[in-house]
Amino acid sequence: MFALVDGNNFYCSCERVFQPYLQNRPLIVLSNNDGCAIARSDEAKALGIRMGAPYFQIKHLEKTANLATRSANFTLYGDMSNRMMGVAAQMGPEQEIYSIDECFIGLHGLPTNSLTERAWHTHRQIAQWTGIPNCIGIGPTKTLAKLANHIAKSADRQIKPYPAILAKVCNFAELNDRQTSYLFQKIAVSEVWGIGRRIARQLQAEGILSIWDFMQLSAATVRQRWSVVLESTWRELHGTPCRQLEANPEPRQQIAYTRSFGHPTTALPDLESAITTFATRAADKLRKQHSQASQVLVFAKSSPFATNTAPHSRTVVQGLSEPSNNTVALVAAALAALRKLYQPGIRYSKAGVMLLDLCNVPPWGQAGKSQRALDEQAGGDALDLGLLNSHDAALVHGAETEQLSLDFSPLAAQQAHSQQQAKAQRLMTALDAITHRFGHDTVVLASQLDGKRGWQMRQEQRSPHYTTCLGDVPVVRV
DNA sequence: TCTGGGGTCCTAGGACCC
DNA sequence: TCTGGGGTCCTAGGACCC
Repeated sequence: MFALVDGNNFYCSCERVFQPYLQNRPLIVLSNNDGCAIARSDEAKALGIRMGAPYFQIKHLEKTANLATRSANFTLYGDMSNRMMGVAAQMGPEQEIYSIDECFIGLHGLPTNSLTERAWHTHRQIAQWTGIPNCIGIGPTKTLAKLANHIAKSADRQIKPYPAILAKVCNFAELNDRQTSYLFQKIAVSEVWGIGRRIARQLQAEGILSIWDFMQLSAATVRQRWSVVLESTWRELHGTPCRQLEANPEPRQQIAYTRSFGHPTTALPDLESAITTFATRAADKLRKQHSQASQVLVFAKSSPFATNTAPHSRTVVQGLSEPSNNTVALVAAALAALRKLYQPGIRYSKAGVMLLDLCNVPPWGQAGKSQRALDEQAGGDALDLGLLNSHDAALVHGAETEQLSLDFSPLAAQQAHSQQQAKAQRLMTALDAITHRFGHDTVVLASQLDGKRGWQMRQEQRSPHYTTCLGDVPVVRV
């Protein structure tokens, strides 16, 4: 059995914890750059504000409908998320943090008849200890737990066919056949986790509208007409677990940092500043998961919404001579890529850095995982045997050393190289310590200061960092 | 004027190999 | 005359999630 714990309208709820006057009032949280609505309170949903609605199209509601608006404050949301996840973790033996506002809990080993009560306890404790309203769904598969959560949330909002009794906590396993078939027939297939807009539209075209309709298909049909992915969704709806709990997620396979600019720019120094910032942040994420990258991808593009010019976008992938997680090396590669793709006269409105081809560094910090490093190590052993040049080394290693002989460097150069690496490692350790203590951009590479800062994002209505910055901690007057 | 950001997985097709 | 069969790796594109 699985539970899905989900914070309601999470970003809005985080804002309301510290600004209670925002309760019972339409509230939206905007994306980076104050571009569009990425979270909506129930009242804002009732006003018809869509997910992703551009801010400039709904701004008038601030005057006509008492709409409150906040810029995204991800520092606050991340910290509130940690607190909520900490409480939710106590519900069962295993937890998978699925996104900033929801987690799966593995419930195996717990008495089945205790699960609903555990859920209610967790639900109340999250509300009391963090102030975040939340709903919990329980089911025999992750897909059914998600569906149960959807039912709990919809019932909580008093949406039509959902029985009020299932509000806040819904345990699918406690429903009888009549109840489940009623719900399957009433709920649109598009509400199922894993069925997005495209597939929903294709199903609709076949007259498959409800979950019930979808479940009447055969597994073979689903696989044949759609995919193995959709087939496992179908099986999960029928109660067969296909998706495991992933309590210890693998390190990411790619790391991205991309941003739209506050104002478009045509100047290379502005872009250099932005790309330096983005690569610095990406390198930071990379070291946090103890990985190294072998390739750096940089893109820059004009606005896709400009009406008078054709959209422009270019991408360049820059390889590194060896895998690295060193900010200086990654920024250098990113800037080299930027200079390759830059064209004067383009009004750039968005750019990004992605780190690709990642490999893990052993936790003890030896940068010795790459094949090249291993080769060099082998070369070092050869040197110890008294072989003094690359020709001799090639003889020892045979046919496989064609490349090695090109790269091979004498012992002194190798030592210099590893000394340099150790130095760079210490520099990064110091940089990370400073960032951890004083925040991003305390120490930066000089190229980050190039140009004007017009690319920096707009955040005009950001709330304070209530929980992570001493100066922003709320003051209570008695 | 003004439209987010960061991921994953699967599949098809081409290159290449034996 | 005739044009196998099986495998890997890589990439681009499409779908999904929050």
